[in-house]
Formats: sequence, C-alpha cells, structure tokens
Amino acid sequence: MTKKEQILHTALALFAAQGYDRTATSRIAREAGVSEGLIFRHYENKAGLLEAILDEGLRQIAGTMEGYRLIENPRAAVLDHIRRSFILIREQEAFWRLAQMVRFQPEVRVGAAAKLEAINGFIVRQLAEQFSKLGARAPQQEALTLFALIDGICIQWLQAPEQYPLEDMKDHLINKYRHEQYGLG
Amino acid sequence: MTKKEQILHTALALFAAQGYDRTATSRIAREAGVSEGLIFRHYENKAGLLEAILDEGLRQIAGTMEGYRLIENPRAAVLDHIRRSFILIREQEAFWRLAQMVRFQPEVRVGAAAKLEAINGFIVRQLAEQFSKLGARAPQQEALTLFALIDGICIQWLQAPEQYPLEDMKDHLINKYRHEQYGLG
DNA sequence: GTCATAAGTGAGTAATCACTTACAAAAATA
DNA sequence: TATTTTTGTAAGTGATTACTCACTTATGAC
Repeated sequence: MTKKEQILHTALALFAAQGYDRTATSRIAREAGVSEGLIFRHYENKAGLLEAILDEGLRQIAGTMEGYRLIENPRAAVLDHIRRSFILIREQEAFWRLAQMVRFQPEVRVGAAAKLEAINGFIVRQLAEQFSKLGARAPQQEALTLFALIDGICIQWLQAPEQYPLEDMKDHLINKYRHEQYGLG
Repeated sequence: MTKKEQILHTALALFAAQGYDRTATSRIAREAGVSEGLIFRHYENKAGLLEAILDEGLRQIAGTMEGYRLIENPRAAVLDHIRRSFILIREQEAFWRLAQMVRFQPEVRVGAAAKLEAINGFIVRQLAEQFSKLGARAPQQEALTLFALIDGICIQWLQAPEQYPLEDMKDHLINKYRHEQYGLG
C-alpha cells in the first residue's frame, strides 16, 4: 500500500468513527504514519481528501450494482438486487457510516451528490422496470419503496450493528418480495 | 419569545442548515440578536445547547406518538401510525435534518441516543403488537420493516424535498398496508 | 427603598486546526 | 552521470472558535 493509499484508508476509518469535521488532518497523518504536509501534496485540501474517499466508495458500489440487466426474470432481478444491497451494506460499513454523516452537509452535496444521485437514479429506474414487468400498478412507487426500505434498514443497523437483526431482515425482505402480488393491491 | 427560546430556535435553524460543527456560537448569538455570553449563561456549553434542542424535538415526537393504544382495530392503528409519521416528517423538517446529521456522532449518541431509542423501542413494540393481532407470521420483523421504511422515506425526502414525491409515497404506503395480508406470505 | 438574584453584555484568551513553505531525499529521465 | 521531477518532512502561521470574566442592568422579595 502506497502512502497515498494509506492516507485515504486511515482518513476513511477516522472520518467514519468520529465524523469529518472532528477529525484533524494532523491526526490522520499521525495514524497513517506520514507527515501532515504529505496529505496536502496528494490531495488539494481536506475536502478534496473526502471527495476522493467518496469517489472510491461510489466506484465500488457502482461496480457491484452493475450486473443488473443480465437477469431476465424480473422477480429474480428484484431478489438479486436485495441480496447485492445487503452484501454492500456489510462490506462497506465504514463508507456507509461516513456517507450517512456527510449526506446532508451542503459542501459535500455539491461534490459527491451528483454521482450518488446518478447511481440511485439508475437503480430506481431498473427496479421500476422490473416492477412494471411484474404487473405493479405503481412501479415507480414500488421502486422508491424498496429503495427507501433498504436505506432505512442500513441506517438502523449502522446505529447499533451488534443489536440489529440484519440477517433476519434480509431473509424477511427476500421472503416478502418473493411472494408479493403487485397486480392485486 | 424569551431570549433563551430565541437562542434555541436560531440554533436549531443554523445547525440544521449548516451542521452542528460548522455553526459558530458567535453566529448563533448574532442571528438570535443576543450576546455570545448569554448562550453560555443559559446552556452549559455548545453540546448542552444541542442536547436541549434534541430534547425539545423528542418531546414533541413523543407527544404526537402518544395516542396509540386508544385505537382498537389493529389495522386502523397501523394506518394511523403511518399518517402520524408523515405529519411529523412535514412539521419537524429542521429537527429531522439535524437529527440525521448528528445521529452517528459519538458525542451526541451518549446524550440523546437513550431517549431516542426509548421512543423507537416503544413504537416498534406497539407496531409489533398490532401486526401480531393481524396474524403476521413475523410481527417483530414486520414492525422493523415499517419503521425502517418510514425512516428511509424521510431521509430520501430530506435530501431533495422539492423533488421527492412524499405525498405519493404516503398514499402508496397507506394503500399497501390497508390491503396487505400478513397471514399468507 | 434595599438587597439579593437573575439576565445580559462584550472584550478577551488559550487552544485548535487547515494549510504553507523551505528544504531534503529518492526516483525517474536524459 | 547529470538533471529534472516526484515524494517526503518539520516547523511554522494566521484565522477561527468555544468559552471566561469582569461588569452592568433589570427583576422581584420583604
């Protein structure tokens, strides 16, 4: 791992644990084992470091959420989306925690919001298409519902990872969406 | 409005708009039309001011969520919960935005987390009871699902209040939970 | 009216922090 | 080998900020 990567990695861990504003660049440097100046050699400023972290995380999310259209059966596609989402939740805990904290920070919204909204929009559109194929009366709302549900579960879990029954919720969700009849409603 | 209330009110607005750490106490004082020293006469420190704000918000939420047990019909109770939740979302926008931002901040979690979790626990328990009466196979998971869903919708809306179809989602949710058959699944 | 307490002010301060700068070592390039 | 570029460091620095303190003004209680 290069020192530049070391900085990124350490900053993610500290930002996620204490918050962006409460993490001093001097602390990042110390824990990463580099001089403080090096941070500003590799990244324009502290905000630039944050944006690099978010970019890297979003890149991985986009990667995981790629193989969408490959699945023909719409119900299988929805279930696959749920499974992939829970994998991402578990694998990227620090990133999600950081993302949650800076989500409403105006400064950040400018930089990373566009990319995040692009991914979100893509996912919701894909989901809506699947729900449409399943005969849902309001596919758009169904898609937004599932999206919000996964988001909400992720947040609840982040708040108490050792207590929240994440695995149970995944099974419950999959079971729910395996049998749901959208045409009836 | 007393100057103490003025401080609280102004601080909520600024914290919600810019974030807790990015809001200087000098700024709060200026916008509230008081001297900076007065803030520390009425509140022990900046964190104490934040806690007072959160306490006040939680008090109102607890109030709105009180009249629960009054409703006999379990399905009506669930629908009532959904309606009350959406009212709270709309009425307390600034509070929710602030709550979202500080939700993962360790320092805050110590103070306000206990109260919030008490309210959340109460709500989830009530919901689980209603779902149980409705014959749900997994009432606890059903309750957590609805809770996470509302939480997720709130967050999505907060992120783009002018674009997110909050009213549509409320109608969709109510319609969904009006007809849902929990015993089948 | 007097006194005690509460409300309010504003200038000051110690500490923190993001960022700079001057310089050195290492690596790449020729 | 000589030179240019990249990577790295250590010691600042100016600005910001939460909080204090000495002091003044208002509010009751008796």
